[in-house]
Amino acid sequence: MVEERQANPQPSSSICPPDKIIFDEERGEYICTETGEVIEERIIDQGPEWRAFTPEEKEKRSRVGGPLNQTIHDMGISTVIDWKDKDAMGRSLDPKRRLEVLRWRKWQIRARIQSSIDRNLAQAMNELERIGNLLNLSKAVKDEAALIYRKAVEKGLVRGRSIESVVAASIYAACRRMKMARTLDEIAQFTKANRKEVARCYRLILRELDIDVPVSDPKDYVTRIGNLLGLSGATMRTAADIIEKAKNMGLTAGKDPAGLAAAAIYIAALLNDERRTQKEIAQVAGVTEVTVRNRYKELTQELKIQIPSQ
DNA sequence: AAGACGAAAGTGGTTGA
DNA sequence: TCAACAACTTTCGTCTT
Repeated sequence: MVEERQANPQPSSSICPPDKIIFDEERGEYICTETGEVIEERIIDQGPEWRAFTPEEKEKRSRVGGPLNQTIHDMGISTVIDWKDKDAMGRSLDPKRRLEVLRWRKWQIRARIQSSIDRNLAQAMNELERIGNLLNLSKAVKDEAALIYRKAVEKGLVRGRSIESVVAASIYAACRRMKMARTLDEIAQFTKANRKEVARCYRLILRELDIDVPVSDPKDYVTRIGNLLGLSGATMRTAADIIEKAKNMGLTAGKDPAGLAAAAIYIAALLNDERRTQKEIAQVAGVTEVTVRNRYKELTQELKIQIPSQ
């Protein structure tokens, strides 16, 4: 949970001790766990309010010069070094001079490739920041996603795919690696690309970059769902226990982790007298009531959990 | 009236020929 | 590439609180 609270540097409060301040990621507020005081609300997304999908569009919408392009020495209007080994007067170059020209050419080509990668990255980072903020992701996750994306660009995986979908896939991979439970749907929701495309990119990234991703664990969803429903730590622990037991009995294979977590939460909430409706839980877990019910039935049956009747 | 339950039909993704 | 398949969703009727 700690990493979820690092989205922004913590503001200070005259009343609350710093260690009691937590970031409520759903509301975008800092709140004090002692007094309930809202310390800072409406955390501002500092990205541009416009979106650009192509370099041309970006050029048009941007109201200031691109900061990144300024750093490229020639600003895109570079001298082209001819391939001929002649000087301006048409004389052949002496061997020493030829080597020098050769070296220039090499650097020029490198610089060109470099700048195209940079342009791509600049745009991608824009997207990443936007989607990351919409998903309330912490800086650590966004950084991880950026790293993955950069590798993908360097491997040429973005060619022929939309930057957006590769960014989305990178974010998903980063979330999985950092154990931040986010479904593919949640991420794809904020992109023009559909879920299928993002999934394809994701698989490609995993394969090409050999990133190892731990199998997604229902327990990761427990904390998230629990927080969204405002459940106590004890309840979440109970839910985690239930999932642990279920895993040992082999009940979790092939099941949607979100659904499993939802059912575990439902049971745990009942056991700990913090009853939530199936509907509520299903909603925040991103599954249907029916799935919650099915998992619920399986779990209570197989684990022989007695639900105290009201 | 709202929530829980379950049956039946439909959907999208995976797997194996 | 196609069909079979398992998991999940949608929909809807019934029962319970």
